[in-house]
Amino acid sequence: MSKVSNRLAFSDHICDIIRRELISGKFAHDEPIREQKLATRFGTSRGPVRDALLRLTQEGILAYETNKGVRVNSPLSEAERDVVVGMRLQLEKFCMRKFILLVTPSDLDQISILLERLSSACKRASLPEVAESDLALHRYWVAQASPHLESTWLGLSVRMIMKYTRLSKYEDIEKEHTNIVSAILEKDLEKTLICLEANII
Amino acid sequence: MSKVSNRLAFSDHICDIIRRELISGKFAHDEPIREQKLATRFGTSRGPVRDALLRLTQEGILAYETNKGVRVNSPLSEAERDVVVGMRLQLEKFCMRKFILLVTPSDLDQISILLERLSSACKRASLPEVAESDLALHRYWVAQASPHLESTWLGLSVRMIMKYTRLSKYEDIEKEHTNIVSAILEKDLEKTLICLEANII
DNA sequence: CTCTGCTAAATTGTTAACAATTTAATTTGA
DNA sequence: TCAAATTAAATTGTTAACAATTTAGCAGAG
Repeated sequence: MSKVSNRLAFSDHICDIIRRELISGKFAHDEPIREQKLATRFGTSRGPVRDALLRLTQEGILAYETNKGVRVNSPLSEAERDVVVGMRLQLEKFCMRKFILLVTPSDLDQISILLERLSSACKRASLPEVAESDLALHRYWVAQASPHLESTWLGLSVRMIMKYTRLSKYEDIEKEHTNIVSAILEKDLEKTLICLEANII
Repeated sequence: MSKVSNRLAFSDHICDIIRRELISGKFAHDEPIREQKLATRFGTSRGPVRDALLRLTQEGILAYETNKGVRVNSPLSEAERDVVVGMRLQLEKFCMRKFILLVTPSDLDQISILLERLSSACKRASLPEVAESDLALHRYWVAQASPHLESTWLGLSVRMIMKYTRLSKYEDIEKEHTNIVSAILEKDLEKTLICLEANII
């Protein structure tokens, strides 16, 4: 019954886990990542691990050097981060406009569930879960509105979140997202966009 | 002596070639890409090919489906393309501001050479070479100003260029880039940004 | 003590073989 | 003849072994 694991599932799985750990600050900047170590940890060979690391490299989280492997990328400068925030906002506002137009009752259920998960993580003050459910919520409307640009959005968001996560206040995060979702439920586009802008900074 | 070939060089090489062919429209949308075929063509095993295809997937050019392999992604909608253009412009203007501040005589030589290559390709009306040298020129100042965001920029640029390349007029392309480079040589930031905006559309 | 050069270990790069899955072709039955 | 079921081919997913390169440790000379 349960889906048999296959390479891309492995690769996806590893990719997601490593990304989550990077976001939550488990690895130091410039720390090298060893393929064999991860392969052993996940009980696979190096192949799927390489796939995952390569993808994270493309997202900009990791940096590759030939024959030296991959290491955690150094953080963005303030100015670079500002640009990334601007780009993400531009993309996500576009998606939100489209999402609100096409939103279904099922979508509303889904985002309510995702918001609940985020709230719960905030109350438990669990950084990895907050970061993950934050991204998952935003990702929902992006994926619905423009699957073609989902990977673009993910790359920007991850790089954004990597620098400041440690400083965020959980109560603020919860409040901001509650506001966004409320505005969506009211189908108030302008209000939603304003709430988005307050959240993506 | 000459650099011994290694996996990432293979992977890079394959990645660049496939990207170029995709940009110049050698493959149809939704056409599947077969690993073994490429491996045979490049005289390698499937490993490096998989690496390359995976990276192009992350860039959004290709789309992966588990156990079915990779195919050329369907094109962006008009609205999606507009958003991508906006994001790229935001990023590239940021890079240009920084680049002009720090530009060295060596940089000026380099971009002159790259511009010459682009002009030559335009005169020969060679679409693959125009697309490649166009990207190479822009890439130069992006890489100089913000290596961290180079891969982000590349993803946006490739997706942008994939849809309209066939329609571009070579004379316009040549002129626009000559204008940009001239403005850089004059170190006139405002003028440069205006020329950039006229080119990235 | 420091520096250089050598040796050994660790790590990445590549390949070929095998397993699992999907796609196609063919057979079989009504 | 057509459709479903079966078989065969093609394709991707995974692994382990080997090659090439880098890194670390160490010995000896100055």
